Amino acid sequence: MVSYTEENYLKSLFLLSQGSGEVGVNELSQHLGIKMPTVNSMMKKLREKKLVVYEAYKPLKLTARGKKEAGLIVRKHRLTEMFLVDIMGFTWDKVHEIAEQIEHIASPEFFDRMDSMLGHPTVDPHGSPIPDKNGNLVWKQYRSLLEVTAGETVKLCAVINSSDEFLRFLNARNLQLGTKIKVVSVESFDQSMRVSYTGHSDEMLSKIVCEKLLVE
Amino acid sequence: MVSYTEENYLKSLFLLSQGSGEVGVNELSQHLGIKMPTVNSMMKKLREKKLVVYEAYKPLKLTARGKKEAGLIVRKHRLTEMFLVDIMGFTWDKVHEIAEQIEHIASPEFFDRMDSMLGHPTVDPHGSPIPDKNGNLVWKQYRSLLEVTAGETVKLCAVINSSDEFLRFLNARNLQLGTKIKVVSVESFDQSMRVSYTGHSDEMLSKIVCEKLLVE
DNA sequence: TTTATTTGTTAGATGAATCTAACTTTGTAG
DNA sequence: CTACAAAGTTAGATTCATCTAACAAATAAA
Ligand SMILES: [Mn+2]
Ligand SMILES: [Mn+2]
Ligand SMILES: [Mn+2]
Ligand SMILES: [Mn+2]
Repeated sequence: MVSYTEENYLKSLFLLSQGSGEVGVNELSQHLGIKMPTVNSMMKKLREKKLVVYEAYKPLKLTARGKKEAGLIVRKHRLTEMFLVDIMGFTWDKVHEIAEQIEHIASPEFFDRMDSMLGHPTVDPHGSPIPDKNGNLVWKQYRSLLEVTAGETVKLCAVINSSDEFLRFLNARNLQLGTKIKVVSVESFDQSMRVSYTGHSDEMLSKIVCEKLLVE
Repeated sequence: MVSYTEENYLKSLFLLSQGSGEVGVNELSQHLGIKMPTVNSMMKKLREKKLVVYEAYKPLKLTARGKKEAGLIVRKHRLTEMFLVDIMGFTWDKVHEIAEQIEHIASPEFFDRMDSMLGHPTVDPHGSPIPDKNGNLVWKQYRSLLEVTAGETVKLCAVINSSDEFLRFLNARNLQLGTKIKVVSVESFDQSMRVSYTGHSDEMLSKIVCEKLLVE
């Protein structure tokens, strides 16, 4: 059995492992908002449970079992977010906190039902992929908007940061998944971009913003 | 703040208080499947939090605040059950366990949404009333089927016991909420009843079963 | 009205998840 | 190649929720 708490550790480790290869105790500690010694003990416990490969001073790694468990939690999280938006009418900036709790519900049927009501979605409301029923996850290789050159038109497919603040920033500018964005010009000085898209007047987007927008 | 665990104690106390007036530590302990000394300490803690009135050897009572908290948890439980059946297509014998977990989700909007999607229902899939937004609950005064005399026709409005077993017993006989039941005859020896209703051949129902069926 | 049974309480232990303080290892900047 | 900073570990304490064993009070039976 994996406890509620352990599930959160596994999930964080899983998500941190996606991006930057190596994950350390400190990084995990920051991400969870839990002090390092606590994380340390938990890693020992998860090692006993054969969910994590842990050796003192070495980077942390999930075992195959750990990866599957974690992937399935992420699956529940993202299915939930999709359900909250598509079925229950929430906006994409209000779903994360609720999903953070519902991802721990023990009931395969519950999530299977969500999955089929949603027509087996492959991405969540922020464009992040939903792991399959074995917990496997694959990111499509999107480009960051930063890499797009002036004159190109691309489609917004995902956002990297799903904080309420960032999502509300996008809401305010009527930028949503699927929006076709034309890069009008790029300011070489600070890499900010002037973009145009239907349903809104032209916008200036800072580098910080652009690098968080994934497009194709 | 009321913890997950505390919520379950409050809810049990609330539900036990509905029926038989007096609730003791032993009864609560049985209902929760938790040993008496543990319940004892918890009562002391809930007393400190002003949710329970507790004096050694005296019966347990919720304070007004405790009653409201508990009522709101029951509300979340029953709204969830209704949501699972009406929106997600579960059958009434599969929803309790899931609701037992979801009732602890902290998100008023989540349950408000359920409530409005369901059109502000007043009863759950087992016919139990859903407390209002202040946690107030009122049972309609139904009769038990046991009190119905031969010849009368009544409508099944609620079931007292919502165990999977009992619900599957009713499923097997095609008995559901709303079914119009005609009492054909009553066996005075053991108070079993012969009943008839559309969609099924006549059935013999034991006293044990009849007393759990609420009708009007 | 004694005695036995049920109910309730106290005391003390355990395991999970957390923390702070102190120490150690690793890696980097002079 | 030291020395300092960052990252990681150990030790020990705390809080919550649980248990068992032993004792006490209230109730029901004899
Ligand atoms: Mn999320
Ligand atoms: Mn979570
Ligand atoms: Mn229920
Ligand atoms: Mn519960």
